Amino acid sequence: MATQPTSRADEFVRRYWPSEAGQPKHEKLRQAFTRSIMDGYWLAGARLPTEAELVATTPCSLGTVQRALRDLVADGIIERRRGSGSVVADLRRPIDRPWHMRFLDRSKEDGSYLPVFTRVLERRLTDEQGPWSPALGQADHQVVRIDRVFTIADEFDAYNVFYALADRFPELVQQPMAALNGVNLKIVIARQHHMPVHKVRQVMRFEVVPDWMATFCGWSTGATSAVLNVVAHAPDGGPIYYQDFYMPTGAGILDLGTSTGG
Amino acid sequence: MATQPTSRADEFVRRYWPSEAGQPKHEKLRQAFTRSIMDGYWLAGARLPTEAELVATTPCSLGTVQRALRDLVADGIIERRRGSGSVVADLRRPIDRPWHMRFLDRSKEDGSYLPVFTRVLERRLTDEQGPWSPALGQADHQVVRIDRVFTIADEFDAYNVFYALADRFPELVQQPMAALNGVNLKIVIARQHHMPVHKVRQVMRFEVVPDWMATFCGWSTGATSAVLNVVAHAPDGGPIYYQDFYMPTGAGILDLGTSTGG
DNA sequence: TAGTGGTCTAGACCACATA
DNA sequence: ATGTGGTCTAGACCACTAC
Repeated sequence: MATQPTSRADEFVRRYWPSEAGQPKHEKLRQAFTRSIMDGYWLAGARLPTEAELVATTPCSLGTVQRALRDLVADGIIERRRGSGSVVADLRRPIDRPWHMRFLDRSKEDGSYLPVFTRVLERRLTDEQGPWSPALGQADHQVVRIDRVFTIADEFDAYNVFYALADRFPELVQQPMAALNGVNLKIVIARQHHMPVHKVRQVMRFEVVPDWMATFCGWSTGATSAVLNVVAHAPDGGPIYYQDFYMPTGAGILDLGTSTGG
Repeated sequence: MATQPTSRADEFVRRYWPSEAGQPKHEKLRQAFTRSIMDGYWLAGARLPTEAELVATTPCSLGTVQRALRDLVADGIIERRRGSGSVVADLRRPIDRPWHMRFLDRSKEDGSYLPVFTRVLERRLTDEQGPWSPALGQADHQVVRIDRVFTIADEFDAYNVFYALADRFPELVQQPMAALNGVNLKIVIARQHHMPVHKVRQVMRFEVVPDWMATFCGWSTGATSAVLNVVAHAPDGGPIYYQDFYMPTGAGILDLGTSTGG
């Protein structure tokens, strides 16, 4: 073993090893990594301690360490490669599903998607309550509401309303609005939390949209719109965002993703 | 250990232990259970061999057996309870997501669903090709097409077209049509294959439906309908069914389920 | 060649369920 | 009281990567 590569692992264990009892060691180690990664203690792509270092610095044996690390791989939080080591999963490579507002390209057979452009219209801080409040656990906190327009393949527009807790996602509030144009807010959030979006609940309803939205998006006023509602959660179960996507009922083929679960 | 409870485990191992090399033991044991359950060798609710029996009848040690069984739990294929044993996950208790055509009850806050009644209209065998063909791997096989009407809370109707490979699901062909009324085809199939539906790809599009469908379902002719397309796969990756659900754009709040995946 | 993760073992002790 | 799964250990050997 090299001179002092264990010191970082030592500090990690001192800072993040849970004190609560009644929990298996492999679960404690998993939580320690989950929390430390969310804190930014380990950044995306960072090399994690080796199994041997963890055996030395935690009260776990090799089998227990391996089980915890295997579970973290299943969570999509870390990646491991035999011979090279364990690293924090890199969210900068945004092959990140789920991705909302993906419309299939009818003119191609290969399942490719229509190009999407986003533009931020408005950003507002509010403590107004609404259907997003229970989903986000708003209580008396403020939420950021971001209104956007999605232009799909220059063919039609979709309107989006995004809600998230303001104090939990200061980046969304502090960044200049222009910086949010054309970006995927899911990735902004994933970077800030150093965590991927994990669970996504989707619900679809149909609504007659207000005239201002219809005219804004070039839909006929009084028309019924399909509304896709999405609530996303982090791996630790905490809510991340609540979004409504309004799209015309003449829209294309919307990919709703793949769900697994027997 | 009791008199001869191992004999069943013995036979299981003789029949299902994979011969191919180059695969870890825990994976071999997992596959042996997956295949045997799909064959109906173990029925839903059946009690599986204990860890100790598997240690005795397989070339695996306890740790390896436990890992395989833990992975099967994660797959949703078996259930384990400390003190009582391991059993095949019971698909007869249909708390089985994903469940299509679930509309939330607006009048309640608890997220309960509107009651759904189904009626089979027609069942047809055909070797016609269509968008379902690549999804099902139809080639020159026949498919069963089942047309159904879903009545949601006596409020509105949705139309459903169901496709599956005829030779793979003979039950759907042989059963009297009346026997398919009011049943969840997903469960019929799950029982036959002794396997839960595992992965579900959902896609939504909008279409002007033919007049006969509109009048049949009590929609205004020429109206645009939302169409939810669903393709389901088994845990082994094989396709199970292809369905289109046509619903009026005045419909309620459709639950599209929860997807997990970073 | 040295270090890494992947697999596997033969034990051990414990918590829980059933009888 | 017995049997079950859940956790954990201290080793072992191997496959792969990087140097």
